[in-house]
Amino acid sequence: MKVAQPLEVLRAPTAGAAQYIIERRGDGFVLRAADGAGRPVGSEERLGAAELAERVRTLESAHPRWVWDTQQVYPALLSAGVRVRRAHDLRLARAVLRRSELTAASFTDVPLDDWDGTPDPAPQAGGLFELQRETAATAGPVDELARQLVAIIGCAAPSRIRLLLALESAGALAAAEMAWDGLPWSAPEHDRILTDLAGPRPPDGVRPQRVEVLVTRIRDELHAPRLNPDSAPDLLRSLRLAGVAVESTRSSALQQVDHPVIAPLLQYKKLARLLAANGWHWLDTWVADGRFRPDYLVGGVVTGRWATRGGGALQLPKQIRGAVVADPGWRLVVADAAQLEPRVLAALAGDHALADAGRGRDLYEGIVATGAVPDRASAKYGVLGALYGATSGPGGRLVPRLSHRFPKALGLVEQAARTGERGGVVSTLLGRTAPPPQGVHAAAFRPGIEPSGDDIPAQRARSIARDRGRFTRNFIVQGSAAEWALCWLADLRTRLAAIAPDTAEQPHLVYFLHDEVIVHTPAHLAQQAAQAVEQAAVTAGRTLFGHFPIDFPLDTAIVDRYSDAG
DNA sequence: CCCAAAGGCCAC
DNA sequence: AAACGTGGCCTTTGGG
Repeated sequence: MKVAQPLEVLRAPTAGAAQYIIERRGDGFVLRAADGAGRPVGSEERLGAAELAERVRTLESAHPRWVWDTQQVYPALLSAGVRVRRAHDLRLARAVLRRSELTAASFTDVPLDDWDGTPDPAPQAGGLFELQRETAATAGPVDELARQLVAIIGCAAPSRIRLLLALESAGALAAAEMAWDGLPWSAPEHDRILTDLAGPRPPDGVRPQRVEVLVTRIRDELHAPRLNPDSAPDLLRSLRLAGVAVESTRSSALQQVDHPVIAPLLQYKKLARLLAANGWHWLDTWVADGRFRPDYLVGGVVTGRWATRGGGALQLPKQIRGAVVADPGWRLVVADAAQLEPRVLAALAGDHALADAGRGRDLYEGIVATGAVPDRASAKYGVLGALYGATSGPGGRLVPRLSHRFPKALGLVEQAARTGERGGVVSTLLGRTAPPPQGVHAAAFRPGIEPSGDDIPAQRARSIARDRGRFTRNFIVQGSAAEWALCWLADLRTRLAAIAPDTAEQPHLVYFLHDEVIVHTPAHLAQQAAQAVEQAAVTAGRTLFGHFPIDFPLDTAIVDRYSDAG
């Protein structure tokens, strides 16, 4: 792998110690300087939160690497107004290193301990890890760092793993900062959207007026005066009694049917879902002081994507994105990477034909232009079918035509699928490795699984193998795309910090969603922030794929509210 | 009472 | 419209 220009997160410090290790101990912190090999230099300092913040502020001028569990330490710094450039997150690094096929051997003899624990800063007692923790003595951060550095240096591709860990750690910094800053959220706008759709907010336990009207219409049409439309069994029974032949109460099934109840029922489902998931109660719970503060879990998804806990931050319905409003005098830069996953696949596979199709803006139109498929919709569903492992339906049927035109790209995902079907593991570009088959599923891949006794029946084993193949097929693409996105995020974060350094009002990240970012910026810096977003995307492409000619175009908009983008 | 599964739908 | 990948989270339901 070629690294065209070093990212800030990979640079050496300008002076002083290479890195500092910080550990939370009791109600204070312990800080130690260390050399490049992680060996402590000098003695440890015990510091309170305020002292720590001042020490870090001073030492940060040399751009050292901060070695810590970001969740445990960084919030105390953020609340004191201190931010840092680079980190090595020991907990996130442990998770990657233990799994990666490049480094796993260094950890097979290391029992599960606190460094493997749940990412939750306040884990509930009684869980699986809790039991295992009691038996495993956890090494301190100095020993853990040394072990991690040995594992990295000794592996077959240190630069890939080093980059992955630097990106993961930069993500941890960004996540903590975004949680601290919060996503600008207008409660009055949110309330207006809900009121326009459902009627004014009712007392608890009462349906909003528009919803009540819909429920009454549904009950009348079905002659079911006591029907609870939220109960799938109840609803299915009533539909059938009224002569509506459906297999389930899913909206997609209902849409196939012609009956006067369908229209109000579909409206009800849409509205009830919005109110349950992102209604007034959500607003009360998750929005305070004009900010929504989701709890991001960096690397919370097996593929390396982020997850969130509480608030459903990664599934904000488009209907309520109008409530995301920039502060007065500020703007939002909203950007998403167009067709990120197929572009990443093209570069991963070295498929020049697919890369060429993506030159310019729309990759799907580029595929149409090759003559492989007749229209954009076919290109899109064919490509998604190939990434997800569709075998039938309109998407699946298009795959062979794409295979013919883009043999390298399609061949790579096919190969990943076959590895998975055999029970093997696959890895992303930077070396994040998929977990092996677990539990009963592992048995499906052992030799001699023909049905006998309590073995898994052959048909079931084949089904498990196909599921696994679709997982590994998608893993290499989704996971490598997540690496591109992390690289984009990490580089953007440092670019934004450089736009108006040492001023009170700086452009800053407020949202990250797989292939999309939102920057909240003073209005007069919006153009510069948008430029940083574009430049970071170029850097991400070059960092991950060197000189391979692949474009990662963005759809970028400078807006007052999220819903005005795209 | 708590808890997990099922059905469903939101996002990418 | 697509049944085909990764998740979170809501309500209902039924078990202990």
